[in-house]
Amino acid sequence: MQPLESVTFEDVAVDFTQEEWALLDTSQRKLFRDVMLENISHLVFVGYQHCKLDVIFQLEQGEELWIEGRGFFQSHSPGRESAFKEELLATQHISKKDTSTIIPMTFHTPEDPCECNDLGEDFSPSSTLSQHLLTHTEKTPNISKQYQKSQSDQSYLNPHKQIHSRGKSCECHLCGKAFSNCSSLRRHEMTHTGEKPYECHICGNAFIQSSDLRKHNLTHTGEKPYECHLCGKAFSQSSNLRQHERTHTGEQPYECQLCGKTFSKCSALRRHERTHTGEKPYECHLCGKAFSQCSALRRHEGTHNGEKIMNVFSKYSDLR
DNA sequence: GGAGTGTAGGGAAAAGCCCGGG
DNA sequence: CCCCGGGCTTTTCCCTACACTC
Repeated sequence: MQPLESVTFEDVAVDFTQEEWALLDTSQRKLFRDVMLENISHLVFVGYQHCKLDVIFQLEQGEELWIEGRGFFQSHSPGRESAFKEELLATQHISKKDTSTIIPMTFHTPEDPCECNDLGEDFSPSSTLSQHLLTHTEKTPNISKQYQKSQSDQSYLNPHKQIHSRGKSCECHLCGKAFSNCSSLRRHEMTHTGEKPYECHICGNAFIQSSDLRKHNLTHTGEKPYECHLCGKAFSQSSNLRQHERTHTGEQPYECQLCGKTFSKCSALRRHERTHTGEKPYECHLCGKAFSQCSALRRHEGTHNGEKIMNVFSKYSDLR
């Protein structure tokens, strides 16, 4: 297997000039902060030990990031000059370390700025996402004096983990997630161990829960027990029916944080978000042109097929 | 006008995971 | 404590329609 490409912080960082910063409106500045927090969370995740929690703290507090005479990166650790940037750049090549000891986490995205998937809870700008990150990394970061001062007690070490455990007695020793009973914990632990005791005798697919296997079996039998009372359409899973029902009700619970456009399903929102990010993950292997949607690529590839057919025709006519 | 492309609506299938009740 | 059903969330793939540009 090929080693992963090294990534530098500069690859993902944007350093605005004062003029550029002034041109940004509130939402754009907020997006910038979110993206910076996202990037820093990635650094923490890959094991970067010198995570500047004071920087994170400042980002979370929404403090002014630009100071006259200095760029953004130089500005937010007064007295430490450009220590932040230097230290981040010092990492230069942040190759993916051995992450076997690092607990997998769901990254916080700009669209879902500061949400903990475990509880679905939001971290307000004034809360401590930085603390929350620690609960996932289990690492002891190089905490700045400034930050330590603001966290004079030791509660910063794992406050969010305590929240997870509140009122719950069984805690996963791998990810810290807590459950109200230990059988739930045991089942959850299978997601870490890969243990899947329920196997489909038809296709060999295995599942953690018997109910998942039953659900899967419906794909073999073709049974669709969930029927839309409005149009009669049937579905194998209730959630798929619910998804379908939104086409009748017009419900659009997924909102783009950047433009406010709403969507009936999560995947449509994700797809839409690529129009903001410019992400084009689908690339034509013939001409290299990239597309934001798989179907757009397919359609495009059809134009190459047309070219091929034309080439065949022209060759044929040459032979005559 | 037609080809190509960007974008979005929606269907279908499937899997992962958690919760609560029996 | 375990089993089970139900529910929520997410992902992937697909087809299609409409608007726009060249």
